[in-house]
Amino acid sequence: MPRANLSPTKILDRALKWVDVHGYEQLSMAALAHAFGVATPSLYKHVPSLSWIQRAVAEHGLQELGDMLQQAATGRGQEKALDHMARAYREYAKAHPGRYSAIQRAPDPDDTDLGQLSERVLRPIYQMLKTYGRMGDQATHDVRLLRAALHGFVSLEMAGGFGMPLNIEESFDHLIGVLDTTFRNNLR
Amino acid sequence: MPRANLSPTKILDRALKWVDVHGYEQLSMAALAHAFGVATPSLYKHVPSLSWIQRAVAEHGLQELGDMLQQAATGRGQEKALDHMARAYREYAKAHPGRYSAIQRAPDPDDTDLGQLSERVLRPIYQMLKTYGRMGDQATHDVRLLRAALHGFVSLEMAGGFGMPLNIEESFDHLIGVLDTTFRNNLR
DNA sequence: CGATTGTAGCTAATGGCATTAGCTTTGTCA
DNA sequence: TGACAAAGCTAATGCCATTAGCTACAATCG
Repeated sequence: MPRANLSPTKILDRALKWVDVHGYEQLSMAALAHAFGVATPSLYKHVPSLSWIQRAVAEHGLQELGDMLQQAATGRGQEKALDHMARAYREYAKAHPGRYSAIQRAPDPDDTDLGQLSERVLRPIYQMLKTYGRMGDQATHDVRLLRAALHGFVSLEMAGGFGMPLNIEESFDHLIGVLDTTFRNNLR
Repeated sequence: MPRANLSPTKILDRALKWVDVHGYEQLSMAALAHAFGVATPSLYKHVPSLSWIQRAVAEHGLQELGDMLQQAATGRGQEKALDHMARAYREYAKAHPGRYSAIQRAPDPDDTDLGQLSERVLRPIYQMLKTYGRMGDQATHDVRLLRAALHGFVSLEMAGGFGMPLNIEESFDHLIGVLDTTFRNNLR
């Protein structure tokens, strides 16, 4: 039979697509091997473990998300940066739900690489806040609020936690509006 | 050997304690059986499946969380209701991380019972918002913002997503302050 | 008080998963 | 063409959930 010609890259690529289609929790060595038409243990010739793949998916997702936010922050004029970044964040989670889920499961405190990638996600947010004149400790609290609001919204939405999908767009506009008003008028 | 005298209630109680100590993802029939000093299949004489236990844990958690919020909303004067509710929410998640995690995994749209329990969590929030004079569609958007911010904050905090734990209390105060200011001054 | 019977808990078995060991085949390069 | 490394395979281990079927205890009834 012909060889599958696997490689770490091909396996990761397939895993990235898989999680977005079938869900992060459905990712398994067995499922991936089946997708390649290959026996499960064959994957171990290219990749050390399932958790390695999971971490790689998380790393890739973090990288992509950071790039999206960076782009959204720099592209156009600063006045709409918050709006753009918030929407980019939500768009990414909707377009890549599996990768987004993967990001949420890797709180290994020893893993400094992932920590540094998280920094890359934070940097554009700090940049954006500076255009509102928010910096220092206040900016740190702002970043945490922003991350909490965005992550919470997206994760509740993905879990169907809002009940009927009615007006979810408006609710997100409202979220952005509240934060923008707060920052713009320098409240709190 | 003496009988363990199991029952659905005892199993659920043990599961509730277990998830808060060892983490929700560590919950398994094997672990529970071992905790009772009993063979794994014995549990099936009292309980139909692991997923039944997981759902029961989620239901219990939802009930408790709803009660906490209701209490926080009604107890004292209304002016501090948001503050009390937000802190009660976070306290619950910190005191019962396993139960809180369980709540986040049950997006079975067919499960109307859990949906109704979610309503019980929402009701005190709507009540509280009414004291700010926020109602109708705006209140719905507010509730979603509030849930997103609280859930996001708590879940990032639990995952260690904020990096150093420094000033997390202040950040939470900031979150509450921003929302309170927005509602109080009827911004947006 | 002893026989009956339901049931709690047991062991054995099945099937799915990740992972390891060790064999076989294939592609490449001298 | 022959040797060798890498790719893929099968077999095996050990974990899990779940099912089937056996055994022994405990409460009830004659």
